[in-house]
Amino acid sequence: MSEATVGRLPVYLRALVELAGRDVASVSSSRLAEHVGVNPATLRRDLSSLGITGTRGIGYDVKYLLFEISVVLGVNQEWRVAVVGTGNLGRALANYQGLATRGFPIKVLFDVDPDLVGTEIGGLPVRHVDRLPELVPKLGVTVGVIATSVEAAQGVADQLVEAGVTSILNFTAESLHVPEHVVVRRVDLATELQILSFYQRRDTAVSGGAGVPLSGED
Amino acid sequence: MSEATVGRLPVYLRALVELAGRDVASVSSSRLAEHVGVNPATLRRDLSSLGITGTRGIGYDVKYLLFEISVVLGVNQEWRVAVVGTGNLGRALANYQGLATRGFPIKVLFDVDPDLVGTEIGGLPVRHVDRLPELVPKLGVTVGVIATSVEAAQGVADQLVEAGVTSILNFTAESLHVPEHVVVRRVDLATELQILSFYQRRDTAVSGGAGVPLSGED
DNA sequence: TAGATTGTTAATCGATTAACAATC
DNA sequence: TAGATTGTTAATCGATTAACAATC
Repeated sequence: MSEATVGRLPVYLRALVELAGRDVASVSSSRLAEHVGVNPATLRRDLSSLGITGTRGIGYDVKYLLFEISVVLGVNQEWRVAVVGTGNLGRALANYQGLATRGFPIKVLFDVDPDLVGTEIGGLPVRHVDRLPELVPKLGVTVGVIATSVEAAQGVADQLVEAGVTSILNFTAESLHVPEHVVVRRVDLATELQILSFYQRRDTAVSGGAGVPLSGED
Repeated sequence: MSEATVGRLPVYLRALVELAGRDVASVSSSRLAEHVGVNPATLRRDLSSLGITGTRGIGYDVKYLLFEISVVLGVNQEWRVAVVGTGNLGRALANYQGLATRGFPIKVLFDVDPDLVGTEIGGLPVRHVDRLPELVPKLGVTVGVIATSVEAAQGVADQLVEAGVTSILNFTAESLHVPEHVVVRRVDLATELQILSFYQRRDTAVSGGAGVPLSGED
């Protein structure tokens, strides 16, 4: 199954949740595809590659589709999350309800800052990162979210991996090096904006030259 | 130039900033490529497609490369940002210094909640979203960040577009519909985690049987 | 049966990369 | 000149999608 397919599954899932909520019983590939903005053939191929079948002449059963995709994505499973770094972003994540409701309950927060350690965010106490090796296995955490400074990111990743974490969501700009069996995804807000603005630049007439800016970065 | 190329530019940029910081004067495609984890031929093709040239037998001049990529990405330009929705995520964004330092200063915050309107976050007052049509053009905002509820997202997008915003970073799970000239990127944290956990499921022995998942693999 | 829609083949498109002539 | 490395051609790989036979 292609990486692109995997990326589309959550999108399909969301559309299906909505359809199920409206008590729509079945849906054609063209209707669903239009809803999520992909080509109908692509959608059918995606489903077919998951072994999910519809009914010719009819379409796909919404509930069945919803269930199957949920299973593939492991939505019914619980993935316990540790958030490392409780600056603004970490704090936002800790307070974000959307994670727990989608099967990613945050079980523990870590920081190095003595002013933060011991405080509570979203009902969870912030632990010192020194306790990471102890608490991560104990709490059954398998997903780590890194919301630290760029400088600390690789060290934290190493510790998480050492403690048994196998999935890492990296919010720093650092490219993390991890063993084969660990999966990393990076979400860098400034990078997203840079890409966004690149596409804008093509259209917009651009003002003049400003010298070399990036001496120091984030 | 391919979309994939654009996505790699910020990564190149970061590596170059580091090299420049270490006073490295020139770098070969193979060295830089290894540093960022891409194929050297891909890197050379990327640069070549931007009209950036190196010197045969020598490599690329780091400062020149840094400058050129900065120009392409518009890093020297200022992109004024409006954040709509000042819940936890919006609040985190408003406090996040990384955006302003990379050329994306947040100029205004919006919310509908009367309890939030009038409060200050990161030194900026929260405005009522009713004032969006007035304030966005006035402040020269061209980038909108949507950190509202899923339900409000499309309406906010419409308002932003109407007010002149041409780039939208969407933090909700909603697939936004916008006119051709508007660029949207979506960052959905739960989606990222779902994708992450999907890849983990493949390796991990999975508990409780729930139906046949991946009858067809590859 | 007639109409609709799947599942998949085959064509197409686009991106990656090995390989190498050009050239510093 | 000898060694190194670019810039690009051509091969390859993989993903998308039009098209249509299968079939509900």
